[in-house]
Amino acid sequence: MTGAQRPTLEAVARLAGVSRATVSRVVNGSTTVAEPIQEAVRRAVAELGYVPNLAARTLVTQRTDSIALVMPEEATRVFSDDQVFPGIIRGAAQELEAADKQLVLMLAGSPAGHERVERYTSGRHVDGVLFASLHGADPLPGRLARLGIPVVCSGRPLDGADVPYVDVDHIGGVTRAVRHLIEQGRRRIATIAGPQDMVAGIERLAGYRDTVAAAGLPELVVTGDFTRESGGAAMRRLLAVHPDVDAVFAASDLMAHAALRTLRESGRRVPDDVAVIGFDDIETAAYTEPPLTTVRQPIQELGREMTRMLLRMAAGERVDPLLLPTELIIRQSA
Amino acid sequence: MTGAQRPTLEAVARLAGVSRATVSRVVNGSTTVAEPIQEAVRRAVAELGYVPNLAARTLVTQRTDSIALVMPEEATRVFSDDQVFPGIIRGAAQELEAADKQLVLMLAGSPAGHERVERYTSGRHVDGVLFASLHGADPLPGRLARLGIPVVCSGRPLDGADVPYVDVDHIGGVTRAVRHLIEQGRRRIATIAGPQDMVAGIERLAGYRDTVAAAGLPELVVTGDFTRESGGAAMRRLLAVHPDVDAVFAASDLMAHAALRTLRESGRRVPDDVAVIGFDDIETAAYTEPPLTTVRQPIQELGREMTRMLLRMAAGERVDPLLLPTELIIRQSA
DNA sequence: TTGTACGCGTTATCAG
DNA sequence: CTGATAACGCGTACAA
Repeated sequence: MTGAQRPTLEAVARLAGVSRATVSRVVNGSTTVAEPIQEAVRRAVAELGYVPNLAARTLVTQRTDSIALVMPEEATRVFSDDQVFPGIIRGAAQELEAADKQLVLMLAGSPAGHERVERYTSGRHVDGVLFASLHGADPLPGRLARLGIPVVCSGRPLDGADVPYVDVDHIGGVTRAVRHLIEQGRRRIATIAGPQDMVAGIERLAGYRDTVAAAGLPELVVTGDFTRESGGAAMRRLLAVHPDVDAVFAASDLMAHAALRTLRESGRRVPDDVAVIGFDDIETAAYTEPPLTTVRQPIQELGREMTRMLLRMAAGERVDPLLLPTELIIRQSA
Repeated sequence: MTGAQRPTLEAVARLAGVSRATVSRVVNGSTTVAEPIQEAVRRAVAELGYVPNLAARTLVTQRTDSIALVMPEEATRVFSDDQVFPGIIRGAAQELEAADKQLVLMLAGSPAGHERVERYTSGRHVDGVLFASLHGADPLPGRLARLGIPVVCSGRPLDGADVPYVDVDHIGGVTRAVRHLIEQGRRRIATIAGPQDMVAGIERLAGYRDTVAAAGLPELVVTGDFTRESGGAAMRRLLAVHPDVDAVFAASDLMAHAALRTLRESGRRVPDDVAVIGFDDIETAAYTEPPLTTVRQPIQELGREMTRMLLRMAAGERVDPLLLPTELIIRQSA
């Protein structure tokens, strides 16, 4: 059973005693076909088990009715428990559901994978491409855009390509967070920064720097990569160098979570001795010990807005970058 | 800039002063083209920014060089922290990497999504389809198989369709787990079963039933859906009805984890008062309090084997269902 | 080694 | 309202 020669439009037409064109019309729901003929065609379709060949259709319509969401990450990182990717995916899925388009997810963690994704998307296998979380100056979004393929990134592309993007207001969120610490009288405010090859990491650090500098406070910076492990290690380094720190802004909740634990292990009380603020507002933030004060970013909304932007582009509209608001959620850690 | 008329093989041929056929040969790496001509063609390709149209290529080659991994779940569940889906994805990705094929992930949580996935896959948009975690008697795998599309499921399809599958040895694993409990002298052995619309749920319960029955022990069954929340609730119901339970086999580590917590809250010591065994061996199983004894399933291996099986099918080979071994990992909870 | 010509399965245009 | 017929962009026998 190697495929049993799939039935084509031609076969259906013969069986129904009509032309290919008519079958095509029925299949695509045109109303200009006489009822009895529609009926005959439908029977033939059912009897033969006809299914339209998408490649052939795409070739003439120039559409695939599917869009790609590319995650330039390894599977393990995509599926970590910060729910950032899942949030974007859900947002995109919702919006595409309404547009009746298929979402195809692609991982591009390895160099080979990255290259394969490029072939796939630039070969017009999808009507548009969404990029979640770019690393470094990835040239792919820019290249696809130059090919005339609609592209939207989450966050401003670091290679300076003129590609539309949606992002959350990192700077605004961090600024509010650090000010909150300052208003509490904290004076030795450190940050556990995120990876500096990602916009989110860069901007959150910039927001911290500007705000402490404006207040005439010193910069205390250690760096992690958004994961729990890196957060714990960073916090230990911080304590070793600056044992007198009285507040920490961590660029992700995962890192903040680890920091909480490290601080406790070092005998410090949160928030009494050291205040901690995270970023993301992941689900577990409300259940940490103590509950985590954090900057909430509307991650699902991000996925939805990226998708809407992409659909508008695919429809030929011009679009502008969009910044989504963030919000300081005050719990007990600061 | 609405697409700027993408260059075709024809355009490249004109610019290079050769025929379309020759360009096609160069693009596809045929060695039978004179070096200087290859060079000229390559220059023309670069200058025009030519990228092959995949739809056209597919139409003639009847291949897409991509395969789908369908997850009939909502995004939230796929991205939960049991790492089952990520494991399958990683396994599949590894194996496809070697075959230089593109992996496309599709979620089919909603009915509409399910239908869209059907259109997409049955329209020959991919060379084959992998199904992870089927619910109930999903007819899709069987239908695709009947269309001659290579399909592999994780776990025997519940609708009885004759579709090749790979699964782990649930029964063997559970049997060893329950026997381990019996050998410790446990006599009131309960189970927190998984959802009964999934093979994994069904078989793990069957394994429990057979083993306790063979030992002449009573069946104590409560049911969850593999999630932590459901596990905690199930454990509470269990304690209410059978306060004298002295061992629990939970059909997932997530549920076992919640059971551990619930037992502690009820004042019972694990394993002294109640022994607990889980299933999966997720990463956190080693870090629970106390560390969780559990049945390890080679989940990444599952993804790899499914993929290898699919590739063999696509190559025209016949394949047989495959069962991967499970292993009892003894830690401290039992 | 290179070119010619046909076909892959659809949709769209245009007569009728 | 229906049916020819021409694209769509590419790979590949076959011929030269």
